[in-house]
Amino acid sequence: MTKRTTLKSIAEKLNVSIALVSYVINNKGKEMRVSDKMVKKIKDVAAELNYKPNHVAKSLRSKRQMSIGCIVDDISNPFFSELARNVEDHAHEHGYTVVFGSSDEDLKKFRDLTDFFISRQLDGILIAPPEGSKEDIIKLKEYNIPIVLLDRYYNDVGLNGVVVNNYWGAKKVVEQLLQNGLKKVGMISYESEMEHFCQRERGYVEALKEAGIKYSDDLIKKINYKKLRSDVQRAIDELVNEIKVDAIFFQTNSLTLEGLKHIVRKGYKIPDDFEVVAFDESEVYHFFNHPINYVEQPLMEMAKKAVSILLDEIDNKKTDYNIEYIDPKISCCNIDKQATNIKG
Amino acid sequence: MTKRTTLKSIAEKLNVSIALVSYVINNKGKEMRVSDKMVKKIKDVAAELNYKPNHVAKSLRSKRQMSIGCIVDDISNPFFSELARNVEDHAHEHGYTVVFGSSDEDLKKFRDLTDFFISRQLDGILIAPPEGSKEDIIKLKEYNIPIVLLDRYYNDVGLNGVVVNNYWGAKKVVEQLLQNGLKKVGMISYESEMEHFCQRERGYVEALKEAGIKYSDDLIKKINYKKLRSDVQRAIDELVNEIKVDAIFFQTNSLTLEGLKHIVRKGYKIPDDFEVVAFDESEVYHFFNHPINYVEQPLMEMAKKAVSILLDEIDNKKTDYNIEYIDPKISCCNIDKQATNIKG
DNA sequence: CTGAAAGCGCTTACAG
DNA sequence: CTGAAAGCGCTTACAG
Repeated sequence: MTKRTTLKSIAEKLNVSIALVSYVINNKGKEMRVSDKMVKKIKDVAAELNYKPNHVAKSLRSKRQMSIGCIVDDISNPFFSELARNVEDHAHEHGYTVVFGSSDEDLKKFRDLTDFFISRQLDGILIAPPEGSKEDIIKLKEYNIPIVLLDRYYNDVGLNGVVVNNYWGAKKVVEQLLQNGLKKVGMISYESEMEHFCQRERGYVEALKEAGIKYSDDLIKKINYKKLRSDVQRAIDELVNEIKVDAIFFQTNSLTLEGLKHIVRKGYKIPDDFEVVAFDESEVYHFFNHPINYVEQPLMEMAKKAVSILLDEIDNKKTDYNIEYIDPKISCCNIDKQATNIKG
Repeated sequence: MTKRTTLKSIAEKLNVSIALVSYVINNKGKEMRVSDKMVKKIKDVAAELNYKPNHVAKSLRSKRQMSIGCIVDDISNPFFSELARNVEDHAHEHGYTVVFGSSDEDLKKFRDLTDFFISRQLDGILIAPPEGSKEDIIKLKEYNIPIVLLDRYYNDVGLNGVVVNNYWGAKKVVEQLLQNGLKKVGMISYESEMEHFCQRERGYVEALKEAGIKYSDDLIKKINYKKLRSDVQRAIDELVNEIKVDAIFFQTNSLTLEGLKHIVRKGYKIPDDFEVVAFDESEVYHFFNHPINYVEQPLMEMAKKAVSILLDEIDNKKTDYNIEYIDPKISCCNIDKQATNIKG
């Protein structure tokens, strides 16, 4: 195990001070008026010895990690892995790396992750807060670590947030159904208090209301995510056979996926038996002959905005707090065309 | 901006030395024979001040980060995001965090990531090496950082690796086709020199050979991944209409996805027009009435093994190098059943 | 039972 | 143009 090259080893080899080497390596040679030959000598030796700065020492000194944390629900869910990818790209553009963690909607895991991020002195954290984490988030603020909430948010916590306008998206996609003459629209959604999910229900209810359609509670079927498969199957069967809906609005990508599987399995015909719309996109829409309308979340825009707000907080450029609402797109996808954007 | 609690602030508050606080916080109170009252006093103040250790300082001193890096092709590809999730889980079990990076098969990005990981003094790196990175990987070894290759590997680089037995998986899944009486099997694969991809071609060719079926080069259609869509469309049309194959074997999940889209779009019927088998799984298989056989990569096992080998290297418990081949499963999936395992 | 001191690798005022 | 020195927050032999 040979030791890694340090500033000291370069300095010793050249019989100069560590400080001098530090200046040159950090390209402060000019302003410190280091002689050109010295600059060259030091750079040559650094290259020859394959010097890589020890970032740990650097950040202990500078208090800057150039790293941010990002807590998502589950990195293997396509929504979050796409989001993560965009976060990664934008952070890298600014010289920051991202450490990801999956909370699995588990408060214990969530706390472990935040503790971990605090310990590592990360410069800031992007958080998609799990259900019931409001108190934790408020406590986190005591550490004065910059935080931006992403995808989900809590009101009155005094934090910046970047979220999709869930209400607007849900309302629009349901309105389209109604404009096409459908009357009885059911919804399948998670049993969850999470604000971004509730907004989707509100958008749906409001669309019905504005169209003068009677809404009743049995139109929304609640799914327990631990019984995802069986609950979704029952919900669809009830909506179709008992309530006799014209259309079903799925609240999330996981509900839609499970729902579409059941629809194909049972031989329900879209759109003959009923129409389907969904929040979020999925590759599987491409396998239906009938186009499926869905609410497309602008992941790149969300990631970009969240990262840049976080970096502004880190640089103390942003001191006020607010929620950025991003309007989703209503898109349409089927096998014949690439997903096409109907309304921006 | 209030300062965060440090050992020093606790020590000052109690008028004791920093060393003493350090011992207590690290639960070395017993072996250092610190008095019980002192332990309690220190722990109380630490809790009251909400002390979180500064991991950066700790690791500068201890040379241990308790973090590993993981370079994948693209974290938003389902194969890698699932793999990443499993890596994350197993690393966390052992108290390690994981920093992910996507190389996009781009050598420049790959080098940036490795430089980055070296700088951060990560304890080890899990790498799915991109095409053409062999020299880079060899150079990496100079830094004496533990490395385990994952999913893909290079021979003769003197590194541990965990890979699926691609040859075996491809051979088996094609053999099943042949056993079912199909004779003319085409393959769609990437133009790539990557060993794990080549193995899949070899397995396919070998299966044909052993069954006494004549193989000719025009049975394998090569896809340029920058022209994924159009190349795949043309390849399928040629195999079906000109070569008149009975079946198509897709080499990767992305090829399969694109291929299945084209199949549905063009109205080809599976299995009437031809049969389809694939390497890797996908949610979309659930949307076909006819069951699709595929090679299932045991991601959890791969991740677990790779992480534990890496941790052994980090602890100097492992000093010899070899490649672990993991046999994939041949599975079958369609709408009616959950994926079922046909052969283990 | 507790403390003083060195050192991890780096940066940065300050001095000359 | 270059160097000596302090300090980031922590750990750990060593001394008493």
